[in-house]
Amino acid sequence: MLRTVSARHTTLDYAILGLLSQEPRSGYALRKLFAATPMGHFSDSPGSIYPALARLRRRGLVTATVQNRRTLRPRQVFRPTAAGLRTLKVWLSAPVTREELIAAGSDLMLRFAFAEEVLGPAAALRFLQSLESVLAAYVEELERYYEEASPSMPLGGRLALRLGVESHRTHLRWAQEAIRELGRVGRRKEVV
Amino acid sequence: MLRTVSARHTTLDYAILGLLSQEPRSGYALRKLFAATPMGHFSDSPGSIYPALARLRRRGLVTATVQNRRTLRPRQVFRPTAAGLRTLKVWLSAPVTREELIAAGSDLMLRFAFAEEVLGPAAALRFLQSLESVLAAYVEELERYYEEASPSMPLGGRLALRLGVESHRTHLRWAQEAIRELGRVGRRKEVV
DNA sequence: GTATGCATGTAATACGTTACATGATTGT
DNA sequence: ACAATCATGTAACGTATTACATGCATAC
Repeated sequence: MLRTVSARHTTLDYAILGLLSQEPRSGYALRKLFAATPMGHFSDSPGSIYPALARLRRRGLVTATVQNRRTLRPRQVFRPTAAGLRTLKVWLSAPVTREELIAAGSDLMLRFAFAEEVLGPAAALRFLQSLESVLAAYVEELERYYEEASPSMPLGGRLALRLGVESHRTHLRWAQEAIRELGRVGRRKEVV
Repeated sequence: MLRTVSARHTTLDYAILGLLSQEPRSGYALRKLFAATPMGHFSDSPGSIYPALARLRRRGLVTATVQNRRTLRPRQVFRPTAAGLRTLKVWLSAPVTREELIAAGSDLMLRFAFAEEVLGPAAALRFLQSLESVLAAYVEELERYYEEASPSMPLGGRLALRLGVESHRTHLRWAQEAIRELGRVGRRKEVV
């Protein structure tokens, strides 16, 4: 029986495979990457990355070569195997489904919607104001990062980052428009 | 000692609390809601909802009143307790943080970025085309839902839904622009 | 000599997913 | 009579989060 390895992998697994396909890296290097770049947000905690690397190795998708044998804590550099690259490519080639699209769901909007309902327009307005200030700061941060990093990025990465900027800008515009709209409702209530 | 109940709750917990604050519902009613409306995507599977209701009850945030006592499978209707409403309001009142903002991270863009790098522009183009078609269909679906449902929605919900529509429209525009850009690169490679 | 960064990991816990399972009620 | 829908749950499994833990190298 041809033991089709159909283990399901997490997004973190694929993110790691992709990064290792660029160049071999250590677990620590991956942590730094997740901490420093606006990559879809993966936790940079050791409790997620080292177990992920361990299971990728178990599944034969990456190999580790040890450096600094002498010391007690050797540095391990990981690289994808042929099977690992194949797995990555299968994932990358699969067509987009509706489910995936929706999975990028918004936590914050849930809060906003209920805030207006449960706490009223004033609280919803406060929510939007804190959202707007965080968004404005983050958009600026992303734009700075884009200016600085995009020239040295591959086309795909650059485009993906641009969507990140665009999305947050849309979100920001929406927040400002929503603030105006809530303001109108508030005034109307005052007047009536 | 005043036992501050600082148990952390999941987004699903808060979603359920919010929905129960609108009106008392059964677990099954919640499942139907998650299945039918474009709510940030929560699983409609019993394996997530019933355990969530059970722990909310354990924590004293909801109570259950049983209907149809006679039958073997009674119907339980849940409603938030005073503590539950308080918990919900604390969550709704908290200011937005940078971390939350980023948590709405994009899975698909990771795939796209690596696809271009690992598989090349042709595969990235195929990815974008499948993305575009799914996006276009979903945007239309959302717009239909908006037209139909928004008149009977509270302002907060309506605004949140509008952001959903706007975001996906931005995403769609980006995909179309990215397709054009990848096309230019492809042609340039052919020519040179 | 002390703090910070490099570098690796484990343990406890809880949550979500998938699959399994039961049985009542309603419609055809 | 049969199918679909109502309605509720459990069990196995894997994974993420948090906190804990070790120890070297370098800079101040």
